[in-house]
Amino acid sequence: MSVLLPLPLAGAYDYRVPPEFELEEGDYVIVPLGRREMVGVVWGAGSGEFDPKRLKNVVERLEAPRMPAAVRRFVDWVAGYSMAAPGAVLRMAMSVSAALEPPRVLTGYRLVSGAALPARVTEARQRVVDLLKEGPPRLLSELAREAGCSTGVIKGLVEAGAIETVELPARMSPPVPDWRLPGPTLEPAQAQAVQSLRHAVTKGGFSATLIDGVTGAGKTEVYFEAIAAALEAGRQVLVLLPEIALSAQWLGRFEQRFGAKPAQWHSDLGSAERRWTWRAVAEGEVRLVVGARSALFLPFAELGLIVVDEEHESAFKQEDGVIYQARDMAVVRAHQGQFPVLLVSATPSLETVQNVATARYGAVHLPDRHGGASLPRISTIDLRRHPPPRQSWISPPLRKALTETLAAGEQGLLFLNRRGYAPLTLCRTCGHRLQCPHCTAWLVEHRFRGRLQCHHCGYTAELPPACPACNAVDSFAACGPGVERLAEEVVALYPQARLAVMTSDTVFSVRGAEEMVRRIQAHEVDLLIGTQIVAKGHHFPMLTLVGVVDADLGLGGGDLRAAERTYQLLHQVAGRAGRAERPGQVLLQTFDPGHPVMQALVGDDRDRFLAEESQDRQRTGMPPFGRLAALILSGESPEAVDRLAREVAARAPHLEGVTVLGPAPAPLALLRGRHRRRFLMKCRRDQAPQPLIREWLAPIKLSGSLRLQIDIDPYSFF
DNA sequence: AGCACGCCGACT
DNA sequence: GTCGGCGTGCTC
Repeated sequence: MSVLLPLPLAGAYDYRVPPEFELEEGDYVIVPLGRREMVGVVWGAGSGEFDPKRLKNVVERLEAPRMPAAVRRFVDWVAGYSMAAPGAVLRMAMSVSAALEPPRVLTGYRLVSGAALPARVTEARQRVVDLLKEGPPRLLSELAREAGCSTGVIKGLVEAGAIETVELPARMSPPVPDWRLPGPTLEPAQAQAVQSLRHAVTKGGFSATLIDGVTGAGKTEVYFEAIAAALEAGRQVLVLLPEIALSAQWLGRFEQRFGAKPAQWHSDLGSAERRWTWRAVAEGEVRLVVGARSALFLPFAELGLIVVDEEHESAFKQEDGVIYQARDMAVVRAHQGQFPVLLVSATPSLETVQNVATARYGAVHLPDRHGGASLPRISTIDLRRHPPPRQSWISPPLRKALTETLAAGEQGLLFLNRRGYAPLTLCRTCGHRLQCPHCTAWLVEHRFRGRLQCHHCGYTAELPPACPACNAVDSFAACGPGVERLAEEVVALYPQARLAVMTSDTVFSVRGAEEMVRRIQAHEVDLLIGTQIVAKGHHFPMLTLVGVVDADLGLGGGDLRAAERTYQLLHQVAGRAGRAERPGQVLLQTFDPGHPVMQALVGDDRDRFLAEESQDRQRTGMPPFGRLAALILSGESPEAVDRLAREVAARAPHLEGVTVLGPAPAPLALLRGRHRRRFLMKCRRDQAPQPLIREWLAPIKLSGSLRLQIDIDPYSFF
């Protein structure tokens, strides 16, 4: 039989099956490979292409629910579409090989009931005891981590007779979301949407539906009812969120509706939890998972609904390893499994809007429940007419609005999507620019941490005492604003105001983010400065002014989705203002108030913006009206990369309706020490790029450190 | 992805 | 003379 291994090999390998095994497709097996043994999945009957005399025997069949046919089919499809090795995709679907081992016996720790505490109760000991009073018996390492002490403290308590060990059940049963709990009272529009979605779920069969409505229109409540219907029908449910780590609020809402926390799946899950979750999904014990894009590859046997929340978010695009768009793959998974998928957004992607326009997808539109009253007034500030003073970034009109907001005892937010102090530092004497040694990128000064940082590869360095080029001392000049520099300006303008800066440098953890949100909600902060992490749906009732410091920031560069993305981001940021009884105000500082993005925001005319954007894309044959694929060649030697690029260029296909651009230095021509060149292939919608690329690259041999990466439907143009 | 083989510099 | 650096290539 053929066995697919979780390795980037060209395909499945054939193995002989000893007569005592009865294997079926989807079974997990251990097979020899070279001189080691690995877990793989029985993928089909043998291909017969490999010399039968050289076949090795399958070693063992593992006791685990076999990988469902729907998942295997999906793995093959994703591999074919993304042009990745099937084994590389399989690896995502069995990311925890340990989950296949028989469950280990685990030792839990719990309080000895009725036992007196030891004479010496240290602070650490007290924390441990308190934790055990609250919760169930826990693993040693877990308990130590939660209590913030070493395992020694717990062992000490065992010694003292206050804690005993128990054998934990092999797996704890997961809390089950209860769809019987009463749902909320719905507005008529919501109720109507719920009815049609419930019907789609119970009827089964594929459908894709956009749930479209502004923040506050009740999209989540609506899809929660669809989830309830799927759970009621005995199906499993997957909810994909763009950044699970920032969605404590979502988890709270879920628990409120379904009386239990959902199972989670994301990259920074502990290994034990990963293993447990994976296994529980495979065994059907977990009925609902909320997760990041990789959760798509979990071994659901009874999946009956996928919800993609914030479907427009580019975080759904996986950019390394197997490159795929999770939102699009979710639609494929639903199609293959014949069940509904819901795409949810206040600012849907053009791809989705187009699919709705051509009736491939359905749509439900939810009107704003507050009759539009909660929408902030958005206006532009023309920076040509109202320039900020030299070396500052807040224009007089924005400053006036800020002053008024603070005087009224309300909160303001300044949005600037740029971390650090300044995006560029240069030498006033010789013009030398501080640059990353591994990337084509400036080093960004971070004064908080007192270091220079490359935002592309993580390189950091001290700010040199003198210019590395001309040795001039005290000659560095910061160019342009980052949030830290903006904070400096705000402190100078409003020394009394309580200021908070929220960026990925100041908020590292879920807990940190929650604490920051709490402080803002408790009005312990008057003025908030933030990058895009503040854009995510938190509700700040006292926040009535949003100032976008540089609304044009995302519009530069050759990114085909620049306008769309800027619109989505600024719309989301604008939504932070005035969501309670207080009307909000949003001011966009821009050099181009006439830009369609600014016009759409000011006029609250999303549909016209999308229509114009759509016409543009249609005219230029860009997605969703055409298809793109990017080839990125990279290597340590620029000469070798250029040589390869010339060879690739020489073999580029010449076909009606197919354009190949390149080779061009990729916008980050040097990234992490690798030189990069890129090709962009544009096809008509009815022409799949994959077969063309396969044929094109078949004769190309790679040697040395040279890499050739294929990105179907590229999003990032870096 | 591993793990071998293989071909050139610093050691006993 | 060997130990070992990691470049290249194979694994049913």
